[in-house]
Amino acid sequence: MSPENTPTGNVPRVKPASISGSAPQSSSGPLKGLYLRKQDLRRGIELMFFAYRDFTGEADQMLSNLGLGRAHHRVIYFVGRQPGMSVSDLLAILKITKQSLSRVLSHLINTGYIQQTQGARDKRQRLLSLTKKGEALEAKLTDLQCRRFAAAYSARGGAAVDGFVKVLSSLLDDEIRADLRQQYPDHID
Amino acid sequence: MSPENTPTGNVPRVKPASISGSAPQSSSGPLKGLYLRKQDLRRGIELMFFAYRDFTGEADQMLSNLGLGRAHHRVIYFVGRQPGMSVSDLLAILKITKQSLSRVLSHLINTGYIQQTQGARDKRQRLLSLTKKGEALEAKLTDLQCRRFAAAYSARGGAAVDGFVKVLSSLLDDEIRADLRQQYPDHID
DNA sequence: TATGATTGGTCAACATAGCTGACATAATTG
DNA sequence: CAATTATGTCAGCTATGTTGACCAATCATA
Repeated sequence: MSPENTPTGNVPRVKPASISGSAPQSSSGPLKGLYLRKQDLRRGIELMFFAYRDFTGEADQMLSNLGLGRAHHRVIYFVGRQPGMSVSDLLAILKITKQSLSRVLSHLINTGYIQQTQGARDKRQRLLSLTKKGEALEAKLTDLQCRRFAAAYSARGGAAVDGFVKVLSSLLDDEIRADLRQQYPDHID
Repeated sequence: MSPENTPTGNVPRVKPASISGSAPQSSSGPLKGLYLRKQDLRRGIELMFFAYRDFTGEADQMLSNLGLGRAHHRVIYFVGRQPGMSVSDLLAILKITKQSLSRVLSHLINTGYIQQTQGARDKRQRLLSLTKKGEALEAKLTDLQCRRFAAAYSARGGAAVDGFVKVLSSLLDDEIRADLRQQYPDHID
């Protein structure tokens, strides 16, 4: 437990501005760039790791009781968000191979969580949607995760949520950010 | 919490379309709780998924060129953060089984990224640290991720970073939050 | 000092969820 | 008709997690 981290650490490193100092950079502090110290960036890295793990943990547990995994969850989530999407739409979102998706998707179809209908305009397409059973599961899983977000959001307030959304969206690859901006026209950016 | 989208209902469904409440909830808007609409919570869920994937993507690529994976990265990262840590310290952070860790850790030791020394106080312990080679890799990987964070942080500013950290830390399980608060005494909370 | 707990490791087997490559079928498009 | 697209399938490989069983060294203590 011996902190190798001195408060200022090994000098600025990423940005040569704003050396040392541990003055609190609360909202809109005058010292711009203080949050770019190496230790602040590392904290971001670690927060992402731990928060992602905890954020998925409860749902993972519920899924494993049903013999499903996180990959199934993603499919159920995104099909639930956009019923009638095609397989290639889903592939574009998930960015996995069709073989990987196939395994998971077939299982969800065989176990009655997802149904497919032939595309009207393009008969090759198989349009995906949740069954009743699928909708029920999606609701349970999404509620679990929404509850966690609702707790965090209301604990921290609108200004913090705004910063959270802004920073996360700036962490995205450009292409993904464009897609999301389309999904949530409010103003993600 | 209602299972279905209240604001837009599920009629349009494919695109949230923002029928009603699309008033921008910029920093500290007067309408508290507007950021708790179902669609805002879902946006949080999706941002976590996409941002985590993009955030790890570049490092994953670099690692795979070296025949390493994300699990190796985690070990290198945390040993680099806290040199001299024991195996059980690492297990507590990663929350995987010792068998899983063993596979990855032995590989890193055999390939010269990590070294171990016998504990002085407790000779059973094997205290882990990075070799020169390991330090070099850790620096490259952490720099990659820090650069992404630095870009996002400076694009959005200190107030946004503050909100980001606050919300992420509220997403954590309580036990993890306590651990992190200890690591970063500044004020994670 | 003997006993039990802790630290750490090993072997074996299994599951999930990615990947590549090759090939097939049906429908659309030029 | 030919090329492309949307989708699926078979086969096999890899990374990373899991259990369970068992072993050895060391430490703490009754």
